Amino acid sequence: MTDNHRSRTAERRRDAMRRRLIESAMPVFAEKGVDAVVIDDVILAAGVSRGTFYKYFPSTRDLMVAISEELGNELMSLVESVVAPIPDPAHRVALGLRLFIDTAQAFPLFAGFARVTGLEAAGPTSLIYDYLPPHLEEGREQGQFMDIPLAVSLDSIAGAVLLSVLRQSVSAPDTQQVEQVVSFILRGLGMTPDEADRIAAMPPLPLILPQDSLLVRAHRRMEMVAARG
Amino acid sequence: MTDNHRSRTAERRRDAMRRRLIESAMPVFAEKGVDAVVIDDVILAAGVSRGTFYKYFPSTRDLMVAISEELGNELMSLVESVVAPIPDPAHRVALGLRLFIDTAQAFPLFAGFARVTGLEAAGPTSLIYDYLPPHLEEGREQGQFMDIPLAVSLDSIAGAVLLSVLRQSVSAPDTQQVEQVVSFILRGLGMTPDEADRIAAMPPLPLILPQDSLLVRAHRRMEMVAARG
Amino acid sequence: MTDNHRSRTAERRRDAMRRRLIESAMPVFAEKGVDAVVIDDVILAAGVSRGTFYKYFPSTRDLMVAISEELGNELMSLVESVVAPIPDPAHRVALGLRLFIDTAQAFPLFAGFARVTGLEAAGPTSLIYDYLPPHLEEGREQGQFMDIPLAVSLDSIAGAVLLSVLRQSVSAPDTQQVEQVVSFILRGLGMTPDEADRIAAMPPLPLILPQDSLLVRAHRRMEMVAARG
Amino acid sequence: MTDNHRSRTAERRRDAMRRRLIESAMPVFAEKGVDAVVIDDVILAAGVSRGTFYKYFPSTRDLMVAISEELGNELMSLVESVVAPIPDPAHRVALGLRLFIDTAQAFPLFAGFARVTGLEAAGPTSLIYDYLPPHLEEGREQGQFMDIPLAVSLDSIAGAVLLSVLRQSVSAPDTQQVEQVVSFILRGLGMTPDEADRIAAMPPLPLILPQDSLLVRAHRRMEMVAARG
DNA sequence: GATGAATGAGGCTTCATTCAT
DNA sequence: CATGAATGAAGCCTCATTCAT
Repeated sequence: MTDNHRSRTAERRRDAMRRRLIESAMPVFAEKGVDAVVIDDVILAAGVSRGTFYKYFPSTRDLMVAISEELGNELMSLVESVVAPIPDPAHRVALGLRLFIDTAQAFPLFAGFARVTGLEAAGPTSLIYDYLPPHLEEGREQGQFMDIPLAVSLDSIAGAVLLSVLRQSVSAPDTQQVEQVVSFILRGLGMTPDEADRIAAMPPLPLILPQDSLLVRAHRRMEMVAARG
Repeated sequence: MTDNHRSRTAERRRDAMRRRLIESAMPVFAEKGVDAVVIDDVILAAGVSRGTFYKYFPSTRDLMVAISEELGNELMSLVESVVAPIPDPAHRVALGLRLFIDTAQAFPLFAGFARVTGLEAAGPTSLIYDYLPPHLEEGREQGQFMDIPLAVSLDSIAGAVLLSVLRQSVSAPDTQQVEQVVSFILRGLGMTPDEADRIAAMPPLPLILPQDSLLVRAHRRMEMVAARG
Repeated sequence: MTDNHRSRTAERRRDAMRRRLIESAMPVFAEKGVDAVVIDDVILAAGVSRGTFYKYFPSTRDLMVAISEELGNELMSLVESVVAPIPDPAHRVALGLRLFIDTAQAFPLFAGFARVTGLEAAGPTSLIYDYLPPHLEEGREQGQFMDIPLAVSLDSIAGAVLLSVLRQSVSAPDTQQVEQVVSFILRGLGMTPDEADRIAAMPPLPLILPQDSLLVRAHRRMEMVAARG
Repeated sequence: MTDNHRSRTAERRRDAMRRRLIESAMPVFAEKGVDAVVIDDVILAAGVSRGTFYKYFPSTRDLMVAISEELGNELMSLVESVVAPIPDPAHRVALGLRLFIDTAQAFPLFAGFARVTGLEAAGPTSLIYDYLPPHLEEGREQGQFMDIPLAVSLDSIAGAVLLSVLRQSVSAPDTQQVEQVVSFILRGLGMTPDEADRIAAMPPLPLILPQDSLLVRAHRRMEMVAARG
């Protein structure tokens, strides 16, 4: 019982340290770019020692990958839980993409991270490749989407979304444009311009990020630093 | 006259050295990735001294930018010269994109370079932003394309093309897919699925790269090294 | 009485832990070399925590010294107890050296440890300096050995034995050679070649290492690890 | 011609830097011990930059090996050239060993280096293994030495000489002892005590180290530093 | 009393940049 | 004018040691 308690305590501490590194490193990556981040940046941001960093991650790149995964999983399940109840596949896809792009708008941290992560395999954009296929398939079965190779749809959608997110990260957010990109995608998938516009313009359900989500915590932490520094 | 001749000779030598650095560095970037290339790699590949390198470029990143520009300009004017005579804007755009993607397929060097350059501002993909607007505008005037914000069209097209090119660089080339991507884009621009498919499937004019183009010379140089090494 | 018992138990536990560290560290030193061994190696091999290690030894080098001493004392008393009854000093010296070298042959662990310990003051070779003098003196008194400075005899003998042991640790053991080395030493001490050869070739008494000797236990432990790993 | 001259100049400079590193590092190794020397010690002693060190040696251990080899070769050829004219093999061997040990006495630097190099394969002692065999063989042919395995002779001689040199490096030099060690060795090789003593006691030819020998230069450099520091 | 997470000094290595030849 | 030896700042990584649990 004592041992059990002790080891559980230890594990909780380990988890806390891991989260701390991840949360505090995310703004660093978003600002400096993946390849410019050095270990000193990370340990300074997290307020830990060099040795501690190496206990948890073998390199800054591994930390970046961990952040990507964590972020991807988090967003994926959040978006999924919001859009899952929507019966219409096209509407579901449209809303999912909008939520994704809107989140990028709301959290420059996310857009920045996506930008520097760029085309890395594990980048947060890649969640599109994991999340979309069943919805596209369902839309095709119901005759809303044309029958095109999955790779083509995914590349086209991911590319359009990625560049759109990047644009949001440099210029002022523009709801119009987001709707238009989604509409472009729906047309590309085979819908008529009218349908596409109508569905892309439907009022979005709000995406509520929990207070202890990585994105929120990293955002808060960044603002704390900004306020102090 | 003597001075004139001397300086002209000097200038020709400078140009030759510059080309030599650019041509021999391109495969290096394509293989190692932008951030992994160090000056030693470049001067080894070009067979010049450290000092000489600095005479021409202040850093490897500047060299990378120079390659991007050279490559972009070269492809841009080649593609333009091929498609310019085509009277129909939609056909012109479709063929231009296909030529672009096909070239990436034919020259893994190009796809590799695009991949490592990634989303860098000066990447070769960016030429799409320079080259497409007038054609899109003309298509819109003739009622082939819908009236959507330029930024939306360009992001969507560039994103789809970029990811498509990257896919080519890792998996086997697939003509089917290229046509489908172009068709997706044409639909996104507002064409009906039938028109889009028909235009995307039209037989492409061949793109003839001159023997002294950067891409061809770099390719040859790379193969020479591979054969020797 | 209770206190007495408690403290005796504690002491027994302390001794057990000390032996455990020593036994499990010996193969580590033999394999990696004195200066390459880090605390992690030791605590991994012994299966104890960092803190525990520091309870017993202030550094790996101290542990190495402890092993040397333990090993030296153990061998010294074993060899002494075997050769003590031999009335003839020359025979006694010859047999003692042969037992020493033979043990090194039989236990690569010993040769390995001697090799990495090298010329460190506390190396196991040094036991020669402690053990030989009275026997050499007795031999001199009986006219078997010449009257040479002790330092000269000891250096020459220790040097020859040391290099001989090291040779055994890298090439196949060779009984012939061991006898020849001992014969060389006896001649160096002043015996005639005939006498030297005769004495060096006398059948050795066997050296029985007790099952709980450091060398045997370390050897077993090492084989257990090798079998598992 | 110009290129030829330039490259020859460059090569001379490279050689000079290599010598500088070797000469200035030797005292450092002799004092601190092989495993204690860090790159900072070396570059401080040589007055060069970190980067320069790495241009010439991949690690301090490699530098140590280079010193060993250089020193071994130098002494080997010097001793050989002095003893080569001696017609009698036993005398030749005896004098060679004495010159070797005497040099160690005269240059604490040498003894110190030998001590820390210890039993490393490439240590300066190893030159005995290269240099002695033909002389031993010749002595055996002429009936001066017994017929014993080469490995046995070499190990015994090298061991005795090595420990003798180390003794010199810690206690006051003692000509008597040197002669006695050589005499011990000659007896071990099969000579009678009388012959052995006579030959070992013969007046030694002097060994003149050239002013630009590694040992002399390193010695001077060390004294310069000592005088300044 | 044992544990192992955290620390940070200390050493290693690379590589952009300069400059004498 | 080209060369490449030399530089040293800037990163990386390990590991002995401490100490809260």
